[in-house]
Amino acid sequence: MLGGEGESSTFSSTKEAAEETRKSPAAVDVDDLASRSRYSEHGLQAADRYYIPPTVSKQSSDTASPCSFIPYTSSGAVYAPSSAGRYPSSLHLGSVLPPAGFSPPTAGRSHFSSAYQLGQNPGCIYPPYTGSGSALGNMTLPSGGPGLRPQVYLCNRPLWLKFHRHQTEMIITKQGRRMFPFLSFNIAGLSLTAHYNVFVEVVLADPNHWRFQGGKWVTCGKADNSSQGNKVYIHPESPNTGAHWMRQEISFSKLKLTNNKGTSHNTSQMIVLQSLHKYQPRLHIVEVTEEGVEDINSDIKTQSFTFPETQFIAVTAYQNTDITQLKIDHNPFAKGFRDNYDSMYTASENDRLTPSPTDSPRAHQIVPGARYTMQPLFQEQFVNNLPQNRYYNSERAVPQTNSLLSPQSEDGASQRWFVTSMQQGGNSTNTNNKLDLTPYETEYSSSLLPYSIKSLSMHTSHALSYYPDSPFSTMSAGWGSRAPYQRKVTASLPWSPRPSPTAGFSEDSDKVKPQIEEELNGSGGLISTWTETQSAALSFEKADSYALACKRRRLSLNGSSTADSPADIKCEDLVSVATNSSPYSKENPPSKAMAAYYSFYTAT
DNA sequence: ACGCTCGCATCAGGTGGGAAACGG
DNA sequence: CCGTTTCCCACCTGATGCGAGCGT
Repeated sequence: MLGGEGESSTFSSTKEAAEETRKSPAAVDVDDLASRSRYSEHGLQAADRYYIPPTVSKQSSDTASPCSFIPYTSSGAVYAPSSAGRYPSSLHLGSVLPPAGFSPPTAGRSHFSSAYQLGQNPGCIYPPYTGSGSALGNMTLPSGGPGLRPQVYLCNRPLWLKFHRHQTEMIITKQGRRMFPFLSFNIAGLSLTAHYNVFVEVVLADPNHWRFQGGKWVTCGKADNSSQGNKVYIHPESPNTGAHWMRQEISFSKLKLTNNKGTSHNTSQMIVLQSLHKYQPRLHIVEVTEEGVEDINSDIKTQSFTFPETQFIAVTAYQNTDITQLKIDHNPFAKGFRDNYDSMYTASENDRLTPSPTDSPRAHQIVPGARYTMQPLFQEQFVNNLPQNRYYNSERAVPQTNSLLSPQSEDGASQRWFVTSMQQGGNSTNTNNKLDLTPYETEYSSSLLPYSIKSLSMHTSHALSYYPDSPFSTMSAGWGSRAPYQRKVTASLPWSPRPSPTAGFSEDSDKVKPQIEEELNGSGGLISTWTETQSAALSFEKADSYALACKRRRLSLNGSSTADSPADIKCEDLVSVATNSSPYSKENPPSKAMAAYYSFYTAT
């Protein structure tokens, strides 16, 4: 269900292909139904956490299903043909058309249209939870190259989930305000030598105007669909090679949100939104020529990815105090607003889910010398358990009054989140699916093992120091000097070709490929380990009481909220565990681990 | 002499809070 | 009147520049 345009927004490679793959909205593939039934109970959950091979996961874009936002690459193209006819169409709008009366905003693409003629892209993806599934097309491989299927990982998904549970809010100001959490992705499956432009588009997530009333977000009339202004933020390093994009985390931390439609400066860094409207960011990867222009001669080449947990409501002032507290506690720039900061963090800052930038070095310290010793699985636990133990100990005891979503343990879902593109027919369903955490989390344990699908987390070397738990860091580490790479880019010329700083990268990458293949059938160990750790993680009754703790801090400044943490797990202990069980030992280099990572998905 | 690393200081810019201003 | 937006504030981060120290 994705609504609109393309939610799935992906350009079909060819008209023929588009036609072949396009399906009537109502035409739900039988297989889709079958797959749906398969995951009917846990599917979402599963989807929430795992990558399901497209070939296996043909699903309807049923919005109700959490799986919907999984990257099924449907055959249908997602972007409707532009007026210019650049993208052959296949926007299967049929299944995703916006509700009557609401026409998606089209403004804001001007600066961008020259390069990407999104054409009819409505710029919105609602209706989100219609559940009527837009038909998913048959799954097809992306055109990234023979056998290449781009996959995108939302690096800081656990954090996004925390916010999402309370309905994320993003401040918009005239001068522009950065997003927090910000979008950060890792991409895999691109052609190493091909050039791509990577950009984020923010589209309306639903046709409603929202208001915070009675401690909840409620709809309040129709959205103003006449919004104008830029809706796209092109990554400043675009265009660049696939090797470059896959080498490091792709951070959109500089992306700013504004409500100033008339802003003329920094338009390339600002996305214009309207207050009290719900938006859904989408990641687009477009193959281009070295000059940064779309390669018309090449096959398809646009991949779009949507992560429902990144939906947010634009506001000019925070409405939900839970969100405010989450921002304060996780955004290093807001440290000054933290109550009891000393007592909270001096003892074990490492416990934080989202370390401050300055914490990064320490993160390395706690894992002495071993850049790869913090195995993914360990990290998973580290991330999932410590914070809860320390801060989320009593949420269940106190009812929340102003959260849209009931407090739940999203941490269980914090595993690496991979999404394949919706290209080629992607179903656009994923865009609007709201993350239904409830089923997922309540059935987490049951859904976990039955499918045996593991999400592997990988320790990151912190391209983004805020989020040290990025999975790809190890991979990149294996590929070379990823962390140190800090090429300065001039944001003024987003389309100018930029040399890839990854000299020698291709070599390494090429080495990785064989390894990946090699590991396809040998990830048993990892899987096994994963299962064990997950089970352990499940044993924690750590429903996220974060909000509660925050509230308590706000109500009582005596710091009591930080004193009731149950048995704190010492970092040293965890390190020890990690060291002993980490698959990322020197004998088992990151690249290999990454290979296993991929192999896992492939094999299953 | 040269290059590199490290620590310190500076400053631009990001943060939410709160009050004032604005607008329906 | 009330909800929303704007502005200013204090606090903090992070990039940058500079100089000292060290090794070659």
